[in-house]
Amino acid sequence: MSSQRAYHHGDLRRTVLTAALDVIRSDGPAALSLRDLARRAGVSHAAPAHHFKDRAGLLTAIAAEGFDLLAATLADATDLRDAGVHYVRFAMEHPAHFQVMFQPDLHHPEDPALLAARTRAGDRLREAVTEAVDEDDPRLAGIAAWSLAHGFATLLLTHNLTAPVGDAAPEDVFRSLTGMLFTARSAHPPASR
Amino acid sequence: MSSQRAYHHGDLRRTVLTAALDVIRSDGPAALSLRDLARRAGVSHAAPAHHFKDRAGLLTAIAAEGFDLLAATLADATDLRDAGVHYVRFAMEHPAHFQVMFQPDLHHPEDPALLAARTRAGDRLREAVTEAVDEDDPRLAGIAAWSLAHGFATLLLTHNLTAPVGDAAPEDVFRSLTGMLFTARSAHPPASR
DNA sequence: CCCCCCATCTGGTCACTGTCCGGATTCAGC
DNA sequence: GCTGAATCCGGACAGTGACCAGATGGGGGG
Repeated sequence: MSSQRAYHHGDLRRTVLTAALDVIRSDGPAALSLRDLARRAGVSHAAPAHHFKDRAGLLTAIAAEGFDLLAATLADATDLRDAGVHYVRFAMEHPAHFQVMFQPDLHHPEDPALLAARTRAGDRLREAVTEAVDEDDPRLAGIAAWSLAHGFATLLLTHNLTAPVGDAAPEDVFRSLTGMLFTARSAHPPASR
Repeated sequence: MSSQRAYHHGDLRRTVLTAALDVIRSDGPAALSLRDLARRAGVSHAAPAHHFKDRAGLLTAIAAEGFDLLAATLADATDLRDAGVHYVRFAMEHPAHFQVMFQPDLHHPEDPALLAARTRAGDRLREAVTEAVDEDDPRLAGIAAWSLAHGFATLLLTHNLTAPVGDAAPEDVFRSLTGMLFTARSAHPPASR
């Protein structure tokens, strides 16, 4: 009963997706192989292609799912700073999604599901920014907030901040980061002394 | 006389490197093929392997070269803000290097040349930070500056800022970004009402 | 209740890739 | 001018993505 679930697998699409996320999390997107995923799921080597068409199709589906998860997370944020914390936490909890989301050369760039999901996430981000900033042109503030959160998350995932961050919780580090930037010393450095 | 340069190519290593950078710039690291590079250089399909050992070895060499270029660029910066501008400009002028540098799953992680180059670049960054910041613990400021520049550069290269930035020069946008963050208005409750 | 349609999955094939190997060629130092 | 070593060639093998015709079986229309 266990090994082969008869002819129809039942939920092959999700099985392949989660297996792919496992591989990406541990070895990166380059190590992903459709045939290997098929082997893990116990199906024929061509079965996954029926659900995702391509290797790029699979990665596109992962990216779209990632943008939807991100949109949901950002919707829960109370504050712009909180949105940033949610952004960083999302990257830590879904590193595979995050990696794939921001490597466009792995996607089908015109995929409508991906475009829609990306737009949804972008809208949540813009909402958080316009709520917090009272300027006429919130675009710069949005770019700044997004860049800070995205850069921190990316450097974290690529193991470029292990030394400076140490064993502190990255979310707390990021919180103090926004603290020192946004509410930073008023006009000019008060200097230490 | 032109097509085959006799038996020895002369400078196959650099030829393969620049060809690889071309491919990565236009189609991403995933589209890179050692055999294709050999074809472009007009040599046997196994010739590149003699210089780089692996596919990962080629990408490791690119990453190391990138970190050295980055270190040289940062050394020319006068200011912390200027260092950030140099960082963003580097990403724009060497997108292939930049992409590969921050995808560790493509490298030989223990390669000494890569580790040394990365350390050199990190040192230049730390220098710029300690010069500009007079706090006891410049680590947070360094993380903040690096995150902002890196996030902006990454989002730029992944075409996530084309709409908001428009046709303005990205370096100028980034400059005003740092301006609005570091010298930002004093302590200010983000609450909207 | 039965039958047919169609989504799903199978098994095979082809071109391509990375990697390894032995051997050929040529450069550099003595 | 000779020899050792760096460089390059050509072949081989396993693994991969993509495509195809056909087998299977579940579910909706008759």
